[in-house]
Amino acid sequence: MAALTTTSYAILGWLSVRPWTTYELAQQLRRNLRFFWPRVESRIYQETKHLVTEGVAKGERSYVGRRGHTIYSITPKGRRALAVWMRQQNDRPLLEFEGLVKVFFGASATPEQLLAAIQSAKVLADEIQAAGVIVAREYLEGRSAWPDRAPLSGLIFDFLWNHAENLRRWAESSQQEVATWPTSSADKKTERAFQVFRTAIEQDEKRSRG
Amino acid sequence: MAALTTTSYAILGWLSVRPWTTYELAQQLRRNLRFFWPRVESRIYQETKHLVTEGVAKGERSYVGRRGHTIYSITPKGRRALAVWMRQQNDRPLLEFEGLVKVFFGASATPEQLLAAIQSAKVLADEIQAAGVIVAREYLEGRSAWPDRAPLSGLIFDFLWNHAENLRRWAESSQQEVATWPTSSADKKTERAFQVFRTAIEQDEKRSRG
DNA sequence: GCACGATACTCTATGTTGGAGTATATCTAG
DNA sequence: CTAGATATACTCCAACATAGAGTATCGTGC
Repeated sequence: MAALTTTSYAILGWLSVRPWTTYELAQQLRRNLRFFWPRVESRIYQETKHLVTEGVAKGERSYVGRRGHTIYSITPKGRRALAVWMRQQNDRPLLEFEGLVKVFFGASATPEQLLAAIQSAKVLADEIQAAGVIVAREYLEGRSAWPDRAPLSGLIFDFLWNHAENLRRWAESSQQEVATWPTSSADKKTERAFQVFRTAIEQDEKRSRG
Repeated sequence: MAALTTTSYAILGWLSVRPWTTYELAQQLRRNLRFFWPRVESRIYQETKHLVTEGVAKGERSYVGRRGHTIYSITPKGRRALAVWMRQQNDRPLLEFEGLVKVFFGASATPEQLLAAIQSAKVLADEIQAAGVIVAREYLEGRSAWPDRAPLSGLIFDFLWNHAENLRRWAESSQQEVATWPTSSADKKTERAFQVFRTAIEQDEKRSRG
């Protein structure tokens, strides 16, 4: 019997609110968690079944015409499992950033290719913020489906929005720098990097003193 | 024949510099890419073999006493593959953040549990910046193994350092907020969230106007 | 000479992706 | 009214990936 994963609890969390079909569950996970817990649809279909074998959810089969669907709901054991999870150690946030890998091996790339690699950060930033603006307006204009969730949503929003801001800021400033490289000198390029290093160390020292 | 993945190219990138043993490769990947392309050691051992079957690397077996080791080097086909990769589309950065999932379902958690979930961001921020300070000093004091890499390292450093700054800023401000919740009101908590939403929308509007 | 850390791997269960494949139900435009 | 598009509701598979355990040998410091 495999233990439950964060993906299991992400589904269980939704089931703790009300019963859902897997399709709806996949939709909610996609809409709400995609930027910090992305999982493909087929994984959700697998995992709902797993939740049932673990006894933390139960599925009820019904039909609309000849097409069946399963509505899942949480069991008392599921609620207890969710509470136990909340008490457990948290994994550190995990980042995978192919564009940065290309920058790392940028000696084998052209400046144009570096520009494109960096661009992938901006694309994500735009996506996050486009979604964010919609959510923010829904809350502010009282059109949100769960207005009570505003305080929690605010925390998540704060993280994601500023994550996006960092992605964008970095992308723009890095693209600007790389654009100068074809006509720049090694010294100039190195000096820019040293500037970055110095700023960071100053920040760090200020923090350890303060 | 499975296509090469970013992990393949991450290894190939190292091999484009000089030949390495898998142990050294795993070490370099860990030291240099762990914050934006983390892969377990056993994966590297698997993948070096795969690179050989794909013809992009070759392995030379030798012995120190009775213990063997394999030194991998890149082939001409490997260099071409690396160049092709550089031209290809980039995946968007990917984030997995269990702590945020717990915050999302925070209705089922205690404030202390939320505090702990948020803390996981700070732990990573400290890790990134502790590693960053060492690297920055190495470059600034001329003790770096590859001083020529400074311009590229500067770009990567800039992203990671500020990613860490955002993690820390968010963690501290969110923990401060959550700490008030046991004695706060729903209105106050919602107002804080609305403040976050409004700031974001203003930022967004300023950007689209400017 | 021995303990311990570094080097050099292998193995396995399970999680996960991404894409293809297969239906049926419902909505929308003509 | 009907055809085509879109939404709903799944299944299947190869390959990537993790985490942790397991197994050796080599080199260094005491």
